[in-house]
Amino acid sequence: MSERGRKYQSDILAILRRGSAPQSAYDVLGELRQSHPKLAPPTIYRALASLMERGLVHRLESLNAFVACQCGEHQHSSILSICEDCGKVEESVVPDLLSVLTNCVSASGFRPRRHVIELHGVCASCGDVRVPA
Amino acid sequence: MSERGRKYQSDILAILRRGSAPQSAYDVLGELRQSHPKLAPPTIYRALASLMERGLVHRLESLNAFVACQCGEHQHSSILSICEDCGKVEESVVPDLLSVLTNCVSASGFRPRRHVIELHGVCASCGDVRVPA
DNA sequence: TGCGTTTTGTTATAATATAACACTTCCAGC
DNA sequence: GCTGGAAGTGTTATATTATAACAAAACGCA
Repeated sequence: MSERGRKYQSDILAILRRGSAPQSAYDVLGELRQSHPKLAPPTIYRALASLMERGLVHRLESLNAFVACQCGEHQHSSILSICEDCGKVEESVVPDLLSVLTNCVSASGFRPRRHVIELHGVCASCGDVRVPA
Repeated sequence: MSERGRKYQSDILAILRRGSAPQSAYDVLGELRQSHPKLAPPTIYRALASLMERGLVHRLESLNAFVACQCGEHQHSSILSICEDCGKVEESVVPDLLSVLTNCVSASGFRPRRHVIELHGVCASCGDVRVPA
């Protein structure tokens, strides 16, 4: 595993942890530029790539955004649930999830190596305050 | 459901069906420009949005690309399996998948409305020709 | 026909991501 | 200490993906 981007990894992780909702690479860049005005996009993307390799950050493919991993254990199978109201993301660890999905597609002989599972919906606190239909 | 973009929907669907791998909106635009040189991006995105609403096209969030739906039945729960070798996408329909995932996250009270499930791996035909590790 | 609504066309630009290469840093081996 | 290669960083430029904004045309219907 390479170590590219390590210089700003802790700063970026702190920024992602501070925000309750996912942030885009350019959101992070904007924040970091307050202290390091000359930072350019590749620096951010390199650091995010390393953080993702290490399992400390997840990329939300359906939002083009990033969140800090919320569990102590990294390198796990997880579901990312995105609230369409408040934007917050919850991470659910499901140890055998990948094997369940593998079974679903095993008929075709496909062998998964990485998975993307993102749910869009309404989180508990936003659902509570909603007027019933 | 709006009807925006209907003018080019059948052409776009034909282009997506012709290609075995997912195509970006700009790939589609490039092909359509051969016959309609003045087409602009919003036209493509409008048509793709309508096709997706109708379940005829799926968006691959992790590739920023689009494929034609491969099943007769639309508006279903499916898994999109993307081969990292040949680029082809297989669609697996799993009727109760959404309820399984809902159970996985139900502890938190999250209520899903839409899901994104994409597997990256190696398809059967590419796996066959691989040298074992 | 005239009017509102919807769709389409067009221009411009926003937002996301990476290629390419110069420069620096680090460290192993001499 | 020097030196040379590998790894990391900085910088510029540009590629790729997507949408805002508004003008023009088509459509439906009183």
